[in-house]
Amino acid sequence: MHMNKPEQPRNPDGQMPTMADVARHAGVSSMSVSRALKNSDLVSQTTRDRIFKAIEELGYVLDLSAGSLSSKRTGFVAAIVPSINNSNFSDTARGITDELENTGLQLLLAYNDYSVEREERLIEAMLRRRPEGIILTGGIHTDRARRMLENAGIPVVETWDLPANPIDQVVGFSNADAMSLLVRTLAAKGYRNFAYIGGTTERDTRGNQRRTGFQSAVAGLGLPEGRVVSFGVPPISMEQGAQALGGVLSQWPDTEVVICVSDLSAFGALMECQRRGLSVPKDIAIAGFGNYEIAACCHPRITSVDIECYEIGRLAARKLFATIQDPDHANRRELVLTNIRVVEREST
Amino acid sequence: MHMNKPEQPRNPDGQMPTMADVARHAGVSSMSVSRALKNSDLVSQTTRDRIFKAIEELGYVLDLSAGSLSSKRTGFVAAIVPSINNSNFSDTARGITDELENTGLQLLLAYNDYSVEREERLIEAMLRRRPEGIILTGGIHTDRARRMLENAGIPVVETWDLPANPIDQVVGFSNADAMSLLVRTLAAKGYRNFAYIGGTTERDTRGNQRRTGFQSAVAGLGLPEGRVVSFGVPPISMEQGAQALGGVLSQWPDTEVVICVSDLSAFGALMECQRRGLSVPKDIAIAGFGNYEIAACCHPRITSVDIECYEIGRLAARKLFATIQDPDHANRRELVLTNIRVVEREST
DNA sequence: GCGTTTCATGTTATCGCTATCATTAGCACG
DNA sequence: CGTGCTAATGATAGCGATAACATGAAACGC
Repeated sequence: MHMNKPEQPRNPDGQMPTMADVARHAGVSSMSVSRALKNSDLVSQTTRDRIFKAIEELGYVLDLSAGSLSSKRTGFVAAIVPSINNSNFSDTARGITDELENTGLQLLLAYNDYSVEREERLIEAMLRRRPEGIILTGGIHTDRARRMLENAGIPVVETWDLPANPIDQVVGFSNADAMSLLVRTLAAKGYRNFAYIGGTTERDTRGNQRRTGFQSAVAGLGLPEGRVVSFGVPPISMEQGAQALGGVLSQWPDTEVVICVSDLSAFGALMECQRRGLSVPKDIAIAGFGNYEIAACCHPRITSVDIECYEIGRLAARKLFATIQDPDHANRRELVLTNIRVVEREST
Repeated sequence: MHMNKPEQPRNPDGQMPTMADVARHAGVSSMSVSRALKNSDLVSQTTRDRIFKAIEELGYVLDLSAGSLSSKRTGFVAAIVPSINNSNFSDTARGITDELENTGLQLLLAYNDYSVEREERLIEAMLRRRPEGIILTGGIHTDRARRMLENAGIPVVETWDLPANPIDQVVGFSNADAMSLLVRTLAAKGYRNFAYIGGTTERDTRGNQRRTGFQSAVAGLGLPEGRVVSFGVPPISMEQGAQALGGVLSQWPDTEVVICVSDLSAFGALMECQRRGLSVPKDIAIAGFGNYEIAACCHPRITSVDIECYEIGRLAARKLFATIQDPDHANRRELVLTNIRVVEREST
């Protein structure tokens, strides 16, 4: 059985109470209420107390959207990530949120399913909310999206990549270099026959850059040509990694090490090895990318590349906030390169 | 080297262009611009074309926050989940977003780190944006949060739980019943010595309900008293699951089956078994909760309880949207019970 | 042909807040 | 005791859009 909804606070007109109602109730002007709510020190303690008592009694909640109209500050920051279900990206989103805490800025988060067309639509939808800054994943956007961003007059941070032609600010790393570093590290351990498992489509630009980095590193080291298995659209799941491992083994049985576009597919491949009775890394070695929790926790633990996803979020938000506060900030355009680090574990 | 930022579109005053600028440029009134942008069929094709040409030329982007002031509709829906990095909850968030697509409503998402105090602060921050509805996780809130929600005059959906005293609408399931179902399913297979691994604190209310469900089910079946290992604050990680397994084995070596508060800790426990050379399920059986991707993909695959997280999000958003459109909707208060289902796999 | 619709558009008045400037009171000081 | 200062508060005028109503023109019916 449900209770009846209690009476909501109403002003004499039957509307939700406004700041004017609070002001009247407290016997002050609405400017004083506004100041008190903003913690301005231009309100005396007695007045402030009276105001908060009135707020409490009326159940008043400040309306920011009304305020932002006149103050020209919405208090929003927008961010778009490829997927919210991938813990690498949700780590970045968490970094952004955490860094924004206590700045008075609120995050407007969206995901584009790895599609630049969806990104374009999201950018337009977000710009309509007049964010004070925007954080994007990757450096590839539609022409119209680019134009909208350039016109918006707000700082933009592109992350997770080093765009050839940045819109504004960048906090990221080279996916190709990171993958190349992984290949070189493994080659130094003596592996020679490399295979790569990654997504098919052109949608996942970071995945493609990793593949490119893989191939050029293998070629650069004079190793046998890298074998590449592509499949499915991102996000590449564990299950797809398992299937792709089968493809690798049937096409190139002499493969010594398999590198996967992410730890999730690497884990799927590892499990498939266990099902087939293959010993990792004795029969075949496996490495992933992204240093997900699972890579550090499974058995054997998986060699991966750590890319400080959370830190990317924090740095991007910090840079954005600094620019919002001081648009002419001297180091504004300085590119922030985040760390990449190969984490060697038992799987290789 | 960076390119210079191109000139941003400006109106004669040097400000970003407004609807009035567009109207002037197109030689119409701003009402016609407003109508054209809302796809109202009250604008002729020729006028519409002229307006969109002007919008294009000026690089104008509609300002929703200005519009919502007069229309009294912000186009926002708020949602709070415990964590954005837990794929169960991000599935729910994804379900909400997907369902909201094409409704013209945008999601304002936040996470409270399993803390009702943080939830209270977030609720206040979100209500200041005047969302048209709000979706919460769980049925336990601070008194002040409850009061604010009741006063807000918007539909509220509590999810992932069956609150004893719902604020408004509910889309959820009984965590205790779900866990109880799992215990009974396993007991039917012959297991008798049950242990439970879960979080310590009072923060994760759903985790606590699962533990309660575990204990009462074990007691109800007349089995040996359930052994409960508690540790750490949520989110309970894979690593913590591994450590807790050690605790179970050392305290109660005759344990036949270990049930974990989530698949993540179950996976950690499973890996710990492998490290110790224990065969699962022969030496010890393991079950989880939440049916994460990993449970279906690891080896052996883990028995779990599927709780349709994505569907919870979709249903909650659908219910919210229906109520927003028709606040007097007949079935408004009807409770939506989502499905729970035990997925038996090789680990038990 | 004239009243009556219907459609397309314009005019006006807010929406709830804050920027800005004005005002008042209190106080120190020579 | 008047001058100049500061602290606290108020009055006014928008911010940029939309709701509601008003208007004018074309279309329609008999």
